[in-house]
Amino acid sequence: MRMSQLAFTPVKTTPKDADTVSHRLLVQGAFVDQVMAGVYTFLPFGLRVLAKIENIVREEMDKIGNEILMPTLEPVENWKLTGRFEKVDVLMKAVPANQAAKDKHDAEYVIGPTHEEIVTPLVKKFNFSYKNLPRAIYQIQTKFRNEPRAKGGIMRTREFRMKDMYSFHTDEADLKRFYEVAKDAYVTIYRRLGLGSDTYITLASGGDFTKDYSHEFQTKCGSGEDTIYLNKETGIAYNKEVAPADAGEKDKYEEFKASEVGNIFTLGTKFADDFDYKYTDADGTLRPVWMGCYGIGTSRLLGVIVEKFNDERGIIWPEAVAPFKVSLISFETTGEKAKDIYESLTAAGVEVLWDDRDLSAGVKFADADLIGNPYRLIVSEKSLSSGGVELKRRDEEKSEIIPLDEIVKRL
RNA sequence: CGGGGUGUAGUGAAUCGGUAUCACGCUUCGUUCGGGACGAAGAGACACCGGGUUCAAUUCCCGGCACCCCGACCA
Repeated sequence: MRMSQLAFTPVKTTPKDADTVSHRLLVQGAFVDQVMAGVYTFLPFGLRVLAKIENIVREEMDKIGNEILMPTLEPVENWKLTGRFEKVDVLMKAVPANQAAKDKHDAEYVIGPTHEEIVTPLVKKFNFSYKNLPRAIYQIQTKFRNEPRAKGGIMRTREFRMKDMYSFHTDEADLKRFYEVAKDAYVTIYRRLGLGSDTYITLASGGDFTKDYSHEFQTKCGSGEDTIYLNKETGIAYNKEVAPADAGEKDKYEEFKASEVGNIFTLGTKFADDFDYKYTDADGTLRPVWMGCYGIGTSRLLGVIVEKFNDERGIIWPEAVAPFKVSLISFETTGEKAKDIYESLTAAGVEVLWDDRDLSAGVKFADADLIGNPYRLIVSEKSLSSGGVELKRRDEEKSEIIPLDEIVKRL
């Protein structure tokens, strides 16, 4: 991609209201734009990163389930059936202008915050027997929850991207088995995103559907909303909401702030019961299906990754999710040479952001650092007279000159 | 939803009872060209909305709305 052709490029001024590093860098770097409290537009750079995050999630989920896409608009009746229409206070309810609501609490649609109310009737319609079970279904989609207080830039929003998977099982034992499979898949995802060493599987409240704990994936992060207690002896992490209150034991725990990047629950037979969804067992009897659900906030992950990987000059993207692999910088006299490099790298499948703008070197360096692609390639009179192009990693200070014919090989 | 704060050009700020200043950004011309270059000339603001006080309100007062922060909340 050529920067001279881009609609959105980094800005120099820092946003007034950015209190987290990720918010500031994502706005300055032209990754996102705030529309209103808790609602953002993803600009080209941000969209590329989001797509990469979601593709990693997708690749791992495809190993254990099937991707579908459910609607954003959900029927009110289903939510009334599960009792969540009145109960979930962050629910967004849509009242079309051409269909006046009967009273102010009524609505024509629920704007989906989660999809048990869709996926359960879906699976019931396909009438799985014990032979079809277990099954897992997931989607990656925009979700809506009217958080009373959006904050932290992209970290807590009212409209956000999320992967939600739902699993269906013949009995509790099989649900527990699959739950561990999903947990392993999550571990792989966070490792691939570069968050592996700082992400903890954390015991948390199971919510309304189970007495069991749920498991959160919490990434250690100073601007995180959750407080985690890590038992230094057992290695087990607890969310503050379920943490042992024993003050005498306090020195056994390391306390830190973290941001929730995933949450997996067992749902029991709650939704199967509500929708009267039973499968036929081998002996012909009808039994309720056991369900689990598994969420990952993909847009929040974008913010968490920036919180973790940055320096005073900008973002340092892990290569797996960087908007581009290489920032290519050229100057007035080296444009033609850079064009050749850009084309050969692109032909070799390397993603290149070529800064071919008519701007001073300082601006280009600053923008490249801010955007945070893993490699920076400079083509200048100086580099050419030294024998080639200057290659530098974003996370290292030293650079090296490499010959033109080695560029593709090195990247 | 409680408490607090802030609304002035695209962005960030200054001003102040007499219709608004600066920086960045943007446009044009020229000079520059390896760490946010320089000169010159321009364009761009109903001072969030509504009401009140006043000869006069961007400024003071009241109400609303929006955004931000602290707390509560987070299936």
